[in-house]
Amino acid sequence: MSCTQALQAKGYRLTPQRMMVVEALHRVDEHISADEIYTQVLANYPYANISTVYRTLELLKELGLVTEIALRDGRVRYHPAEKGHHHHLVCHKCGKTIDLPESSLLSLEETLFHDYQFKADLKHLAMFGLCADCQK
Amino acid sequence: MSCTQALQAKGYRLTPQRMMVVEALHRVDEHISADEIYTQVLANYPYANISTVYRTLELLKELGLVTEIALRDGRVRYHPAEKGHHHHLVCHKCGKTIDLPESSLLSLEETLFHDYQFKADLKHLAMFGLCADCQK
DNA sequence: ATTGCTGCAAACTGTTTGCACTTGA
DNA sequence: TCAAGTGCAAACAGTTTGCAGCAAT
Repeated sequence: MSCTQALQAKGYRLTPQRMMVVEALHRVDEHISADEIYTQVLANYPYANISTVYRTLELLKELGLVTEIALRDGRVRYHPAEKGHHHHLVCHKCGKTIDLPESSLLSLEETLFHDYQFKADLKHLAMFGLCADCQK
Repeated sequence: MSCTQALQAKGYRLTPQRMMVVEALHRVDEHISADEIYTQVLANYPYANISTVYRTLELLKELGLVTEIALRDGRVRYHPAEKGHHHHLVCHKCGKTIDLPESSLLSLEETLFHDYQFKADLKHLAMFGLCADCQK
């Protein structure tokens, strides 16, 4: 189900502005800032307003349709939620594993590249620790 | 060598304000925001100014004495640079390894805990990819 | 016809900067 | 002494919010 369909299904109105935000998010498949989305929306609807962009992103975030990450410079960026689960959190007490969207590590990859010019290939990484239940 | 000594050694002036920033950074050993540092400095020097805090953090950052990380909400936080190198970047072409301060993964740990209530134990993690030289 | 959504403007938060004054070395 | 450092105020960037009017259902 597409983002726009998901909005409609949940009873939210499918406005042109929302569609344009969703479209911008999907057009560039890297992570994108609110401002960059705004610029793209402006391109074909000059009356658009950045607060609408923020409100739409907030909504999509609540619905789990987009993910936000903070890059190393502290700027927040957005991208469509991934379906593929490529990483795992493994509880070293009960053995439970939690699947993690690939996007979770984008921010780390960016840091590593910036600080060390190292192009990390973080596909299918496993990280160990304690799951919520076993922390008690 | 302490932070304050390092400042002096490089020819920077050891002002009370700078000492207070350094002290605040070390008092709380978790990561701390510029504003929290400012609050602490204010406590024993009411004339302190937040721009001085930012300027001091900027200086300490340049000298490699503090590290900054962006948390998932986009706010930047600071902490004293670690000496221990607990993670490794391994180039899967030339085999070179780069040591990584433990602090590099603080931001990721915070994200995992926030999103999945998973307390990751990221000590001595190895990540693979391409080093700067091998990317050409 | 409603009520949710948008545009606008203004507020707010975190950070940076220009400038005159102060102070550590 | 005197350049480096500070305090102040103002600018700045990114984000949020109150409100009146508009439009998707």
